[in-house]
Amino acid sequence: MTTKRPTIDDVARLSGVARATVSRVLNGGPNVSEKVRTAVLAAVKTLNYRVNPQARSLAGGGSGLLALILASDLEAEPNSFYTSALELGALRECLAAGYQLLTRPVPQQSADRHRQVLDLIETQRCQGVILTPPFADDHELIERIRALDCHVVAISPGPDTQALVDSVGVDDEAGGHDIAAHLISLGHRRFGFIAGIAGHLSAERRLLGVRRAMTEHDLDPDAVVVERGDFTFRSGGLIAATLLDGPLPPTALICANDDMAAGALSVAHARRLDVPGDLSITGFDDTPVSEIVWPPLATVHQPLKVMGADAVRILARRLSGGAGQGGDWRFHVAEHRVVPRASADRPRVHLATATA
Amino acid sequence: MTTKRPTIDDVARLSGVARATVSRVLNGGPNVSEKVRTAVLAAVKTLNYRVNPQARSLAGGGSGLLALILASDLEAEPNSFYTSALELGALRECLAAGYQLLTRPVPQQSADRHRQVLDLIETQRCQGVILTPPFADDHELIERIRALDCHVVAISPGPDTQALVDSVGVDDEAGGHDIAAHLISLGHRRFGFIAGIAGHLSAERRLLGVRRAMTEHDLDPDAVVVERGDFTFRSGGLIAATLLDGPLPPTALICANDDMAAGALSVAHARRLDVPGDLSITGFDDTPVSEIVWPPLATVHQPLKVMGADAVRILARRLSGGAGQGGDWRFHVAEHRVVPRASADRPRVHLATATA
DNA sequence: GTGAAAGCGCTAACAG
DNA sequence: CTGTTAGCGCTTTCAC
Repeated sequence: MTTKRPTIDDVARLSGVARATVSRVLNGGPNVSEKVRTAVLAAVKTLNYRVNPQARSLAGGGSGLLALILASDLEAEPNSFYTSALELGALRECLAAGYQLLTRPVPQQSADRHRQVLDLIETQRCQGVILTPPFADDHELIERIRALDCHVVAISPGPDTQALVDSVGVDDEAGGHDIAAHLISLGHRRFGFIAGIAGHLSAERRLLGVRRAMTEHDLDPDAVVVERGDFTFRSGGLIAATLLDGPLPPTALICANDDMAAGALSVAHARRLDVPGDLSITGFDDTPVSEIVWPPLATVHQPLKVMGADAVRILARRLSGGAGQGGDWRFHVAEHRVVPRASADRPRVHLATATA
Repeated sequence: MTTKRPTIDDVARLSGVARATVSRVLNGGPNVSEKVRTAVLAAVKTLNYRVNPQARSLAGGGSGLLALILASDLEAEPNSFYTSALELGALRECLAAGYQLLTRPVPQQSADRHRQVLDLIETQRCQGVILTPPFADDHELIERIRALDCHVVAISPGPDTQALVDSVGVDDEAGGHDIAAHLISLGHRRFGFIAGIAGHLSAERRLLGVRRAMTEHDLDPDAVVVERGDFTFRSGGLIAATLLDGPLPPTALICANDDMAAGALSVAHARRLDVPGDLSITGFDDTPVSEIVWPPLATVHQPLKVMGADAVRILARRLSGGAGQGGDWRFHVAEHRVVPRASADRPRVHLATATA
């Protein structure tokens, strides 16, 4: 049943036109009479013809390939829900838009990380790349990718990068603000903040939002103790332990992502603390992790699948729009929202110290 | 800097041989003198030449593309750790073996699921496909893929399929046996088993193993109450509630995967049961979920990343070995092992009923 | 508006 | 062992 697949010439023959005309119809080219167009389309249908992407690419029509670059580490492998959701969204949109996605985990701190990305793009002739944090903020990488005549879209880049490239993300500062405001409204006054790795600029902004919320509520901005983790479950637990052992421990732990919040939660359990009675804990992202743990995590929802799909959509528009390299980069804001769940509630023990 | 990339002709010119000879060197063909080989390789290096995969594919050299088919559902989306780990392993091995992986989520119960897979393979000219459950046991799909002259490897297929196609998986029956034996040794005598969806044959075998362990320990095989979930967190909770509400509730819940075990654990927490004191719970797979929840889940480790990598390795061997379609399919057994964690321990309340 | 012709970069016979 | 010659299926000038 390995019947030879029909080629563009078969379609041309059946519809009685030249090969070039079929090509025009297929690619929405100009100068095609409506009559011919329908005839060709009919032939395509009866033959069940589909273009050979390799041949098209060779002839100069573009490879139809997009790349998704994920930060991979020995410790924090890209098998997280965060990454998966982004990928799934991108995959679905690719299917709809007729592109293929090449997913590539790249060790975040390897010396040749740029080469790995550039090699993929060159060798496979990718037409667009989606950069996830922290690659999203690597300006040199972005420039080098562009030198390859390849479009770039960044997921959750920092403010500087937003002016440099198409990007998608939530308003992280607002997200941080909102979750902190939620905790403040519950009566919390002393906070611990578990930050992510330094290069992840958008996550850094979550802390700025937390501070703003505190200021707005006349709290001393120093009433939040900040320690840096690396986004992993393990680091969340480690940092939580440190913060809890400090003088005047916080009544609420705000974590820069769900995984670290889950780690903090485990430590709380190990210490037989009541969550949220003794300690409230919040995450960020609203990945399935936040529903799997007990009690479920209050967190900030980030529409990751939508963001992944948007990234592809942006790339597809650039590629068809013919707008080419021409500046005018936009930051596409995705909607975030606080998801209140049982891990955050009114502090029990320390109510007396509340200033409210 | 969009310098034209060097072609095979450039290499041929620089090394003073014919284009065909360069091709031979590049593809490890026979009949090449050592002298010429090194000369060509040198030219390749100085020119920083890399073959154009699209051109190679057009000319008949194979696309270098493999596909990974994942079951996607509205309820159970393929963003689980299970799927991610498999993909990550496959991705890494692809990088090493020089293949590209096309990941494709396919709605498991869509009417045209076969078409979706076959279309991808035909259109992209994939040379190999990795089928995950429940596609791994879809014999018709396997045959139709083969008709396209494409190799297949199944992840964790049932016994029948193992004779039909290359495959990778753990000994699920033994896994089920071992985790049950672990619980029995802890003193448990009454079990609940939360199974997965019916089509997932390899997961079904876990129950057979549980029954065997019970028989071996002179327990009535009916002392295990079985209910079917769908591998999701949510279903695990639902089924757990049902089992717990039955007459003579079990002291241990054996779940066919980690997600359902996490769901069961949440229900236990909601009911203020002490785990493992009042109820022991075990999972299967040893995904990160089992470490994220509290208490951590005792489970059966499955080396998913290794399995994903093995799948690619098998495909690569078939493709280079030239062995072609020629039968001789093998089931590659991956090592499983029981991972004892805090969610499973001696039953407290029901010790009196233990026969030990 | 449409057709004819010229490759894209590579592999695969087939000669030598 | 190595070179020559055909294409693979498509897009793209460039004529008409």
